[in-house]
Amino acid sequence: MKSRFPDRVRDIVRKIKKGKTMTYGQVALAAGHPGAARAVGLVMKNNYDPTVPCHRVVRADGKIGDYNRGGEARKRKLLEEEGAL
DNA sequence: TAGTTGACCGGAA
DNA sequence: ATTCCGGCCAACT
Repeated sequence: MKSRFPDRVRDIVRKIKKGKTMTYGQVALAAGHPGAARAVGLVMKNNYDPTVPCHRVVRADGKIGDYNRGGEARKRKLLEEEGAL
């Protein structure tokens, strides 16, 4: 099984339940690459797949983090709607 | 191959 | 609490 980093990250993020949030570091760890939080962010940025709720991935500081569409405002709103906030 | 960049993280000032 | 700095990893040029 030779899943590449971006593919695994997307799969993990897709598994995040509604109302749940994971930090980039947690996702990187789950992907088998501890410390690759930045790489996860790059993947999210390049990944526009709607099946991947990238808005459920937040920063470790508890901040919202960035987003490809609408920025933090959009991301925060989505989390509120799902009940993660 | 090497250098730069980026939706980050953690610790220090 | 906020701001600054270095470190980590993968992708792009």
